[in-house]
Amino acid sequence: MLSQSKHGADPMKIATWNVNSIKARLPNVLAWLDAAKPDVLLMQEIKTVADGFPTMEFESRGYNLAIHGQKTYNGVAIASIFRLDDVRRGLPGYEDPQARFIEAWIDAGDRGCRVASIYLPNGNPLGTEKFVYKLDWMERLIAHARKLLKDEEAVVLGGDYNVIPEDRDCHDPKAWAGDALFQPESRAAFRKLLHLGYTEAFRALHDEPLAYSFWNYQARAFERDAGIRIDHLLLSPQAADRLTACQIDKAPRAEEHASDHVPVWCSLAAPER
DNA sequence: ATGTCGGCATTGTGCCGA
Repeated sequence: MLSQSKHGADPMKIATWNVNSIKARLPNVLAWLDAAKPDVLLMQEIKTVADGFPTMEFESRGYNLAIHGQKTYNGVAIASIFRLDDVRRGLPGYEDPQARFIEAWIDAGDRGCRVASIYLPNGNPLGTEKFVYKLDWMERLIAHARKLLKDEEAVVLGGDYNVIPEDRDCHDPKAWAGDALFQPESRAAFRKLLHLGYTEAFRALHDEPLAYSFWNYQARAFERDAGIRIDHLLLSPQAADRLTACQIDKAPRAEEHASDHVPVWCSLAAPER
């Protein structure tokens, strides 16, 4: 009898991707799912209510779905090979008219974990209610993330944070100086989230600059590699201890009809026992 | 300042959001 501890279970692969409309992006998303085979895909900006989500295409590939949809704008979803349990839509205690947060337990035995798909407000332009909403939303997320740590579970908070954490995550800091994604307040709130005890998966394993997850559709940004890194996977200590890999998959951005964001994924090994 | 997308209300095009 082969023991689990000797050969081990495959690591759990968890990805996040702002797809910028699941209906418009369906062929791209399905092609990436078939090639990359993530166990879990956290999606943002699905831009549809649940009724409009192409459920069959995911289910035929073995994925279970949890959707927090909205017409026209926003909308988040979780696709998982494993059963989804304890699904929560919206940040607890926050009457948010915009669908930007969904959370679930991934029922994968000893590799189980809690995941959230997060679409943090953009916040532009500065000096408007939109930036106030962004910072307020971040405080609400911080409060919830703090509570999640109390359960001492493996937690993966993945999504489009709309925050450029550091200068090295930006092709041209000067060009983004007046943008909500690059403001000191936005970056301080992101650090506050980390300081609770979360580990940003990509920077835990990679030091290199020029690692971007978003390139504007305009001005040939991708061809010039004029990008920013705003899609992140934040891990609780129990998840961070299991982190074995994290990559930004740049290839989908070069495809026809691409999203302006690319998938970012991490692998979590089974916990030691 | 602008570029380019996607969705929508709407049938040709302009607006919003990013």
